[in-house]
Amino acid sequence: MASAYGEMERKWQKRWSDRGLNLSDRDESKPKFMLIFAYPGVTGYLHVGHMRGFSYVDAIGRYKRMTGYNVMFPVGTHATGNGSISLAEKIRRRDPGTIDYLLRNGCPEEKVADLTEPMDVVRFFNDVYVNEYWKRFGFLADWRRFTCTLFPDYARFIQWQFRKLHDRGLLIQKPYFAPACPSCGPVAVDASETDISKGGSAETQEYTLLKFRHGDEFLVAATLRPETVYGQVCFWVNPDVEYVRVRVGGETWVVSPQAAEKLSHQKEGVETVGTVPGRELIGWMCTAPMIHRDIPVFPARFCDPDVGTGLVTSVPSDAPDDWISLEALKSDTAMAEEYGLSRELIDSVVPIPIIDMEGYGRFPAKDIIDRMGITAPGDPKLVEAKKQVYKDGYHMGRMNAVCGEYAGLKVDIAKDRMKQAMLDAGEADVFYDLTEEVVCRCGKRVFIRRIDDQWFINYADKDLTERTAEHCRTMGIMPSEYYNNVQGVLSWFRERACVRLGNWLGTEFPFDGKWIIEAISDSTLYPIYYCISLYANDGRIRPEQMTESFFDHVILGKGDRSAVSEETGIPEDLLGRIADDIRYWYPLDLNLGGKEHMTVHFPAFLKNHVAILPQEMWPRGIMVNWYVTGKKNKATGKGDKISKSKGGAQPIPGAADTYGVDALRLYYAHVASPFADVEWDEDNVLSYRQRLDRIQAFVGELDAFAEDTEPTGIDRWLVSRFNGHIKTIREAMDRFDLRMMASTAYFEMFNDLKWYTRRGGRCRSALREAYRRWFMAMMPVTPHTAEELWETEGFEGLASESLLAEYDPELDCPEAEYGEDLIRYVMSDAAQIVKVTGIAPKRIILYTAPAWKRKVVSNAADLLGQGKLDIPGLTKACMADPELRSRGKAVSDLCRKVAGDHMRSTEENVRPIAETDEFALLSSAAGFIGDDLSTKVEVLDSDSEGLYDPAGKSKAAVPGRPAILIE
RNA sequence: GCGGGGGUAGCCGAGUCGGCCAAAGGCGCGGGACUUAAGAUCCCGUACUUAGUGUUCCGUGGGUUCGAAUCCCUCCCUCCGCACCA
Repeated sequence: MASAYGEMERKWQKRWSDRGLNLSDRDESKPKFMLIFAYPGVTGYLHVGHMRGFSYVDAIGRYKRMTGYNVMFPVGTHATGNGSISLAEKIRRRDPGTIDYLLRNGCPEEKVADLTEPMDVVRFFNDVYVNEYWKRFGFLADWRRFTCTLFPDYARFIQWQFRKLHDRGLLIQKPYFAPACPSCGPVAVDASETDISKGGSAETQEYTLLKFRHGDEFLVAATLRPETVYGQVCFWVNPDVEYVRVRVGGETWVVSPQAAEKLSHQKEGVETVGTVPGRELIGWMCTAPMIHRDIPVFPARFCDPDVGTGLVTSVPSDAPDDWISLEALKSDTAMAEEYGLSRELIDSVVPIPIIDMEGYGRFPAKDIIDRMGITAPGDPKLVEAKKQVYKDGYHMGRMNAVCGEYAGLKVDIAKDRMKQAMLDAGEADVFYDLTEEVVCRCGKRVFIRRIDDQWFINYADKDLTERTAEHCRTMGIMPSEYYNNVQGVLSWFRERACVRLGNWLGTEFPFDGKWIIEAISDSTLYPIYYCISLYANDGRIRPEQMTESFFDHVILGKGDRSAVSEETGIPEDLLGRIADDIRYWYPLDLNLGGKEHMTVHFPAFLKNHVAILPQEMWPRGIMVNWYVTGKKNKATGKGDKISKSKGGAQPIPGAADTYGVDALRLYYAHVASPFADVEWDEDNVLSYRQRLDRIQAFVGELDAFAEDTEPTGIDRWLVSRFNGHIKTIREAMDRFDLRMMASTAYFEMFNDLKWYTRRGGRCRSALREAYRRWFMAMMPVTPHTAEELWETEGFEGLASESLLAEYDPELDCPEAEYGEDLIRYVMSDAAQIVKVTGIAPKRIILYTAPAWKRKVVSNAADLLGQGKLDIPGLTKACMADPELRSRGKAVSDLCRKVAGDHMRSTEENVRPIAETDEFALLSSAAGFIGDDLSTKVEVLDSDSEGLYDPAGKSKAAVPGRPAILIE
């Protein structure tokens, strides 16, 4: 059964490929549409969640194709970085987890042994992505244009891009502090832990180093709260730590050995010149920065030599650790004696309140300690206490009167100013550290290292930002929340380090070969390269021919063609052809990417286009898609990664075999708005599979009893409905609203056909018209199924190659649609009465409204046509009619009701209510309605002579709402 | 903290420039048809109430309005981003 889908799918994929439907070549006679999904990083196997966005792109491309566009849908992969290096490395040393992972995902065992070189890994996965994912899903992508960021020709393009950025003055150099491994160079510290083996959640923190003078040397403390210096009363040293003396810029600093090593990566000429036991420092007096008071050095074991400098300035008023440690020291006479500290000295140290904030007293640290019930140093709750009091102080606090010129300032402002003042005075320095231990893949500890000549792309450039922001207002950006938000993102986007050192795969930086262009910076302008990759891939141009003047010429239209041809050896007509291609295909009409791209890729993508290309080549559209997540974790309430145990992690080809790719594609398109995460749920996928199966089976059943009859009312209804659906679908797809489109094609249209058959419809020609529209409507999302149906029903050619029917106002038949609505309405009402009363009906009588009531509704429609329906107006109009006037109050009552009901309706909607011959309609449907309700139905005209009306129901009859008597 | 998104019936999810909204659609569930039976499929129903009605209702509490899921304010809860990670 599994392979049945696969066989059918491959059959159609071959047909499409044989017809070259996926190929995109310039055709000036057609409008073009170019779209991509942001190419995925080559990080290993993908899971079913990744196919969501990819499938959207194929569906949109297919829709565009069937509405007359020449579509280019190219694909590629992003392999820059060290992912494949570390994967190859793990395979080389036969890491069991990695091997198991490969085999589990269907990597042939004999292949595993070959994947020991990074580029082999990249090539392997490029092949997997293209063949096992994208082709398997039936994408009509132009495979000839495939490119990868590690291809030599791609590198030439990236180098050109950087030359242009340089020309525009957007490349700048300045010092930078980055996590780096001493032997592997810079590493990425993030949750994915691509580069590292430990510490993915670590953050880089900026500390202020405070220098406390003691004689001709300095005790150096690191703090995150430089604004609290006015509250310093003593200084903590861990008596058990052997500190070191280091020479830094002509000064001698005392810090922990770990800190000395970290400093050596961030400062020039850091040299260890001796050691000093912490115990020895205790009892010293040192001069605090900013306040220039002498404060004593006390022992405290909470000083971790691996955090900051291992030395801590003590601000008991605002630091819970400091408060509790000082309390402990004051009450511990044994400790004082051990370190030879006099009672007077200890007692002389008194906390100084420095920050006022709501919800706290003079000493916030004490308050939080009391509140949390902390009684001794070393309590694990101190971590939380510290966080809370820091946070509150930073956002709500104000410096009080003791803080000199900073008194009255808000803490967040005072912090920057005081830090700057101390830096200017040489009393402080800056220092970067990671919040937790980070270990490189190679096993070495990662430190923050200063890089002096780091290159940045200056995305903060004001002119660039403004022009980009302005352009974004003209773009189609979805969802609309992002359309608005992108403005903020663009101005928030700052200089970005664009090159890195170390063992990385990527393009060599054109201005200094020691640098490799990093992963984000080489994936911003690339869509335009798909216009060129075609010619690089088929060998017509070689990488070395892709010079600066080549790109300048074909992309920017610069230079003399014959001169460029001369220089590059590329024939003039080929240069012309490439230039024409670019002019034809660009700009990019749609770039679709996951939500992770909103703050990084998309702004960079936009700004690079604006910076380098002329305005007419700037992108036209962006669409963001959300994720398919694993089942919600009950404990955390969060969606976990799709995991193997839940089924979602099964390899993509496996899922395709099980459900068929069309079921998956339909699932992605319909299960939720693209702008919301969905939980992966196999039952959902299965229900879409069943729906497709049902649709196919249903078409077969219809064929069995279709007849060559003349079209009747119900046929007009079907044609009208499907014509309307085409309109809905076209409008939806013009907004890329796949969900609305799928809702219409797989639910509405299907339900209509079911209703059609229930009502006795069986006209072959009407069905054929409906089919043509229906199968085309299914083509973008479930192309294989659509083709299958298309062929079965004997339509010409391929559905994927055909044009979608136009919406034709001539085919609209509001009367027919209203008539069916009325029948359904009557059935539902009658059924409800039966249910409510609980009587088993022997007979149901429907009374249609008398002619005079129709006249009232007709008058209402007239008034709506004139755009002014209201109760007095309608009453007046009706009273002008002598026949109506003669009915007096009954008419005015009805006018009130009718006007009230339809005041906000339209003439087109109300007109059929007045004009439908309810008696004829319901009489013809009486048998059908009766069958449905398992009883006999009679229709009586309220106007008829000698009307049978024992319950007096007929007077309740109103146009659009026949009275019902159940006996 | 800053910035952004949300809280709708058993569940998922439409709807949000105020009114035909008791609130689409799907799933689930209940009933019926079909069937030897199960499954699938097809109909109908699925807040409470009721001869087709009425009542309550769209996180909480207020407000504006003839009228609010939709507008304003309070509060609670929740998710996402805050960077060199694509």
